[in-house]
Amino acid sequence: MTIESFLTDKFCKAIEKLYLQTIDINQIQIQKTKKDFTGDYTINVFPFLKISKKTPEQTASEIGNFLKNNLEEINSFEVIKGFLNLSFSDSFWINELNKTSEKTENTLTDSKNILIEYSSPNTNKPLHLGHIRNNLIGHSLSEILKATGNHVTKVNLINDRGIHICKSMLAWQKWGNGITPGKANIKGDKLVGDFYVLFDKEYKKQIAELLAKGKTQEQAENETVLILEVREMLRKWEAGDAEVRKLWITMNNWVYNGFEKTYKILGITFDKTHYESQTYELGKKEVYKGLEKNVLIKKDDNSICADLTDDGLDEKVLLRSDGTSVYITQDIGTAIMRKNEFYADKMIYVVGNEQNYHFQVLKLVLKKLGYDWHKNISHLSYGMVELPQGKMKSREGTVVDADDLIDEMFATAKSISDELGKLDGLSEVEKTEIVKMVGLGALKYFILKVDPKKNMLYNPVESIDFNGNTGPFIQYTHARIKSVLRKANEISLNVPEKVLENTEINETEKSIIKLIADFKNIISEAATELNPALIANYVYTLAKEYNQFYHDFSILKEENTDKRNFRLFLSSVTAKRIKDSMRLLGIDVPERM
RNA sequence: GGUUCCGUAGCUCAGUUGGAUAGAGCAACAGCCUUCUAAGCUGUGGGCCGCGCGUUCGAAUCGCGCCGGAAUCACCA
Repeated sequence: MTIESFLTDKFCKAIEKLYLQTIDINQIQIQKTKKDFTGDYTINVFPFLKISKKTPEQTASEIGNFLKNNLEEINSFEVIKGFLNLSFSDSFWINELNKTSEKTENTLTDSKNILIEYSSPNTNKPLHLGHIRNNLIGHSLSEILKATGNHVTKVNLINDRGIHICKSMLAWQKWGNGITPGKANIKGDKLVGDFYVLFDKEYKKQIAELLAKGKTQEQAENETVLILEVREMLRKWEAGDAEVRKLWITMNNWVYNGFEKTYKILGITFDKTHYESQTYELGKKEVYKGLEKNVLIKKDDNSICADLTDDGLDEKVLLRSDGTSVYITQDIGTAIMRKNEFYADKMIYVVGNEQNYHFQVLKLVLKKLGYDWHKNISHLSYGMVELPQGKMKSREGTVVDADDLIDEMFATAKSISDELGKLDGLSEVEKTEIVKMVGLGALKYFILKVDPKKNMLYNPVESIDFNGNTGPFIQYTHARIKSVLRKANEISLNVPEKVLENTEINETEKSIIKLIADFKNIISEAATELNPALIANYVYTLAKEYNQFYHDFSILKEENTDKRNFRLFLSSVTAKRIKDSMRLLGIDVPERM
């Protein structure tokens, strides 16, 4: 039971006793008391004045007195206007801290079968900062949902077919001279991406030529040699042409090898990988079935559409007039395949907010096709990462490349470490490990601390900070605590498993305990809201509070044994909380830094 | 133009089931290392919470209308 529900219950009973009336527990607003006031929890008595028929102050005082007299946990209270500020006893809080040693600490409640899709790259270009955000959110959410007891399956859906991939392939055929990632000594995704850009460059040239000959923009775009060739290539691909398929497999594998390296360094993993090329045919079948059931319509030009006008949307094409599939066709197939394969209670798609409309349509189409479970699909629509000059555009070269950014983080972490001399005396292997941990910590925290739903800004000139509200700050706090605990061990001071309830504690220590006791609430909130930023904000607050404590009070030199034991225990639990929180964000914490 | 989302300190972000005096970090300035890691701690300045009207005892938070920005409205993915 949480402290809040405990208080709600007692408050209800107090009202019943005092005013002989029952109330709806939803009327009770409990919140943590603000820092400027004395108290731990605050209850607003305004809603109950009609029942008490007294002033706010009188009502709050009466209830406060009742609670204080009837609950040993409550020590004192203060009334300011309609606010009843309740203070719990120190021993209550120490007891809360002691509970962290108990096994029941990790009791989990949810047990849904959740499938989460994230990453979902195209195989025609390397990963950039936007993909990093996607991957980090997906990974973190998976961890958070697991932490609340769910069974989670992490799935990557690779967009491995379509005209955009043919563009890279065609460019390679024409101008590649048989180059491979090995010969060029670059990552495969980079090489393929270069050819994609090259195609676009040459394509634009040809458009310009046609425009000069007096064609309209639309004509020019559709009549260049390149676009005709690439469409022919796509047609061959769909027809299973051996040569095209072979090149397709080769180039896609180059890309996968490149992605693999980036995923590995970021610590991103999947339980299952799906490929669009393997699901679009199932999607097609479903569309035909829908046509037979008369829930879809066939237009005069033979294209098949869903009429969504009743839901306030337009008609949506599901199969082209030539019978080939569009993007949403495979998503229909994929969803159905997943539902059948994983018996998912819930399917979460971590996909950018630019696809909000797509998911609205997808759900409605599945509904039309008779799949009741369409309501178990949720689109975690995350915001774009923008640059000071606006959106990243791969064709204009304004993308922040994932690998480059990661390397930059490592370099910065290294130069700061060298400058501070913090890692002197460690082996090169250890140094490298810590530098990578800190560099990644900075990057991951920078991204995850922002509400996923919101667009965020990355300024390459300012880059990512290592001081203040940052990953390294939190990692540093962990390393600091570990350092104290090592020193304690050296002088044979053991961290106790529990501490005495009557130990005298100060306000800073109490604040830390309150944060520690709040951990579970935060995790379940993050799980329901699908929001890792809540964990990030939590762990930052905890680290900040601990640093103040660390600065203001001595641990090892405290002469009172009970206090010293308490502080050692508090430090140890804080380190554990920091580590656990950061793990939920996919961030490792070092023992020293 | 329709739909959806966003607008909080110079900058990046918290805070929203309506509650007390709106918080952090960065940047600026001023302090704190003979004492457990200064990637730290303390302090100063900085705000018509986009604008207006409404609902309410009470609005950054809810409603309506403006203004500004983004995404989307493809037989692209």
